[in-house]
Amino acid sequence: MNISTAARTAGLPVKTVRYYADIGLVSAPSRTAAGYRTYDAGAVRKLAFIRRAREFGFSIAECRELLSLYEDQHRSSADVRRIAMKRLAEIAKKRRELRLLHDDLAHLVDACKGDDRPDCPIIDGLGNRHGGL
Amino acid sequence: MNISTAARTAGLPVKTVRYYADIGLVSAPSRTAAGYRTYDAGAVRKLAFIRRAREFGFSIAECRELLSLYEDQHRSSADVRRIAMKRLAEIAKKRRELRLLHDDLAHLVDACKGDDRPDCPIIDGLGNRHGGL
DNA sequence: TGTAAGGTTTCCAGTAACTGGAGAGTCAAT
DNA sequence: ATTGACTCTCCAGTTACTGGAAACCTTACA
Repeated sequence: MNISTAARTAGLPVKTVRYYADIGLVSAPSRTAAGYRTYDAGAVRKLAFIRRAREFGFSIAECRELLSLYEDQHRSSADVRRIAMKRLAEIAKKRRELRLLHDDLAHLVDACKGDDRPDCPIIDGLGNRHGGL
Repeated sequence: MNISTAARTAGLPVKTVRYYADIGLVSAPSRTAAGYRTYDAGAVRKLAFIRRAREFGFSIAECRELLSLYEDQHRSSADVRRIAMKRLAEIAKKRRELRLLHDDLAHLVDACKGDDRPDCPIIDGLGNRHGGL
């Protein structure tokens, strides 16, 4: 499997697939005689794992940590659970924030009629709401 | 008002406040005789506006755009609305994704009992679920 | 008045996680 | 044979900061 097929299958840009091997997040793939990288299902599976973990909010460093657990059968699943739990709390927090932002922006857009008034409430809202200032 | 007070009031790190002036996102603040930056309520308000816009998912470039609208009374509020609407759709999308990730990770954490089994379902879940592969 | 703590300055370097582009080689099909 | 798509390496740039060093300023306290 060539890099573009592997990348597409894993749901990642080609550049990113190369990058992950460059930084040693995944092991360097084997090459054809011409020097093309080749990927098997296992490699793609690992890339997809990383993509998903990244989408879950895991940093590359944490992906590395998870992959080491993934590869070292001696590590306990409690380790993984602890890491995931921490992430979970962060995701929940981000969700709450995002909901607030969404509701607020929606409200402001709603109030801003889209006409040519120069005193758009979106701008005032961004500046004033939520007690920053 | 010194930079740390301004930064605290606006809800930004000091470094970031300096940075925003460095890149010309806000105008350079006036200085004391000793060279200390001084901020007034207007400057802080603008910084808070930027912080909030950033939290709303606006990039620095978009903040610049919004600030220009903010400062140029001749621009129509429809412009601002158009920009904000686009952002709103993106936030909604992000929220949906985040909810999926949250539910999924929660489910996996729940299934992973935290004992020492080496076959933690979190890892299989990250690798397998959601049809990436 | 001395001094110690803490705030501020500039500058330069580094971070995360890619992303873009040049220039050259390779493969598949017409 | 040549076109077009794909791949290679390498290096540079991106975004939005963040960290650290070395020096200067301010304030409080003894």
